[in-house]
Amino acid sequence: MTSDLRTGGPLLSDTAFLLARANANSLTAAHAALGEHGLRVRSYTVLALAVSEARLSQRDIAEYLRLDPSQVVALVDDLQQRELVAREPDPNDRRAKVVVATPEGRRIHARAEAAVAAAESDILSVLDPGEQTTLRDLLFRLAFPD
Amino acid sequence: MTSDLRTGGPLLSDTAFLLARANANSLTAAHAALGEHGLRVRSYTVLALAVSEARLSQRDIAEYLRLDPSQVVALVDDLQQRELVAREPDPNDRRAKVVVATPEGRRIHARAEAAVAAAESDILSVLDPGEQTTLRDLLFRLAFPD
DNA sequence: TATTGTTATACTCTATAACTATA
DNA sequence: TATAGTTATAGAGTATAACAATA
Repeated sequence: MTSDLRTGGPLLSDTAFLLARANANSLTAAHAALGEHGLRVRSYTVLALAVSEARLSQRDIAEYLRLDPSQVVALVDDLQQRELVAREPDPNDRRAKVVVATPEGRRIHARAEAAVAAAESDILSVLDPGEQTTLRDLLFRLAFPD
Repeated sequence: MTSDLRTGGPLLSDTAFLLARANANSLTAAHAALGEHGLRVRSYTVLALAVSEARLSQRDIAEYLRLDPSQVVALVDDLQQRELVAREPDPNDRRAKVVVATPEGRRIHARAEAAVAAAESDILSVLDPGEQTTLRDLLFRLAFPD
């Protein structure tokens, strides 16, 4: 770049722009870390919810990940074909299907989680530990503003 | 959702996930604000750079916005057809094209910028002014880690 | 009537490779 | 040899509407 735009350049006072660019950096690192585990960010997050004890329906997953329910169908289809998750009937609502991880899904997730954590740690290393905690708190409030 | 996942739910300690979700909220608000101005987030940011005094080439814009140069071609094509920006030759490098806003481009940008600022202010209203400043500082360092 | 999962469709975004003209 | 812009293409992500089964 001709001049150094990092001091006073356009859009730099725009939090939304900084958020988008920081997220792009984060996504690139996460995809690189997940590639060798056969996952993408989307499928990794769905798998992570399936591993949790929350027993979420596809609708819950869609809301939590801010995805359209029809996208969750495709993501779960893929993970189910690879036998990493299963659809279980919800005894309280016969319309709903609870997405749970298989033992193999848990194994893949454990390895992928470690890789993602390492990549995230690397990305966040430009901040000291206290700043990392502050950032997580502030982002949580923007992520779940209700 | 069945239980309240906001306390101790899966992925909540994952800064990358919170960053992605906060960014999704921000993008939705920005798109809603830009719609009536005939812009999307991508075209708005390119227009904002064209309005600035930096006289950036398409390559500069690609780097700044973390886009592939071929995407910038399409974005500038669109803005140029609508006569909001023009491609000017760079006297120092005959390969490069500087992207500059037209007077109409500046007018559209000014209105769009106000709408985006209002939407951003709304999104950030869950944080107090000092927290907003802190967040911007931390995100800047993640956005431009060099 | 409203909601869950599903299918289908169209559109936007992303990633890659190749080409040309200039450096 | 390398870089700026361009074209082409395929794949991933997003948004919307409609439908059957169930609440």
